[in-house]
Amino acid sequence: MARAATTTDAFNAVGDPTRRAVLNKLATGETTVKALAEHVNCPQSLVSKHLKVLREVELVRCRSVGRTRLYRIDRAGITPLQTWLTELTTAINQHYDRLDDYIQTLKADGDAVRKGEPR
Amino acid sequence: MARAATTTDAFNAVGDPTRRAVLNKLATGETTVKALAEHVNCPQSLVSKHLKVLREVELVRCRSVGRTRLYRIDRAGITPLQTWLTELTTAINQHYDRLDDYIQTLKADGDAVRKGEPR
DNA sequence: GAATAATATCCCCATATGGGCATATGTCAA
DNA sequence: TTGACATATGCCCATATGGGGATATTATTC
Repeated sequence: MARAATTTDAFNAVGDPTRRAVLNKLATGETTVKALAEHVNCPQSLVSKHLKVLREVELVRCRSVGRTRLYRIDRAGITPLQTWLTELTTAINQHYDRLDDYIQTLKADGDAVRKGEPR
Repeated sequence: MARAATTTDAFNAVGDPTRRAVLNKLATGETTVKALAEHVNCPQSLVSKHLKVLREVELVRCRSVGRTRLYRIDRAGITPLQTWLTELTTAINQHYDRLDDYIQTLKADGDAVRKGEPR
């Protein structure tokens, strides 16, 4: 075995900074590949690749207009992300106390100092 | 250049399915490495590595108890994820019409049928 | 049809990294 | 001190994949 193939889910797709930048740009409206490339400041061919990944994960969609392709956000693909995050935080709030974080921080600091651990 | 090093941000950390599983489990409370390994069904050594990644990104924290280590969620690390997602969807809602998705779907389907494209 | 523009692909490279395995490190109990 | 248990690390491998450059593909215009 080796590194697992992960580019098949939205979470991994969003893991790449460049792709997040692309999404941020697209969030402001339909855009051209060229425009995206300029905005993200990287070669067009690379942007096309990132767009392909985003398409496969359905975070993005596109339509042809002349010899141009207008890319846009596909809301459907974003839902899973929101859902997971929401459920995660819900579970957390349900199982962790409010003061927990604060207490843990103090505790961790104290321990670190006492034992000379790096923080 | 080559593949960019990305394991330095929470987004990438969450990109891995196993790590998400670990987070899901931890969301229900402090847990032992061993327990996590059993829950996620993968070797302890691997879980330790994933935990290390999650720690570096501050999605997780731990404290020693005897010869055991209790891992817990670190809420602070989750905030960036929520923030980005929220801002993204906010921007989208601000720039995309409600009917857009529906219209685009119809359009895409029609075009595909017309041109014999795969969908 | 030829030339040009916009994208997508293909090929190649470098490396990050998920996973497996053995071992080191640390802690507690007898 | 020795032994057992819990974790973390180091080493190695296989591969996914980000990035670069050139080329194929498709559409537009003259």
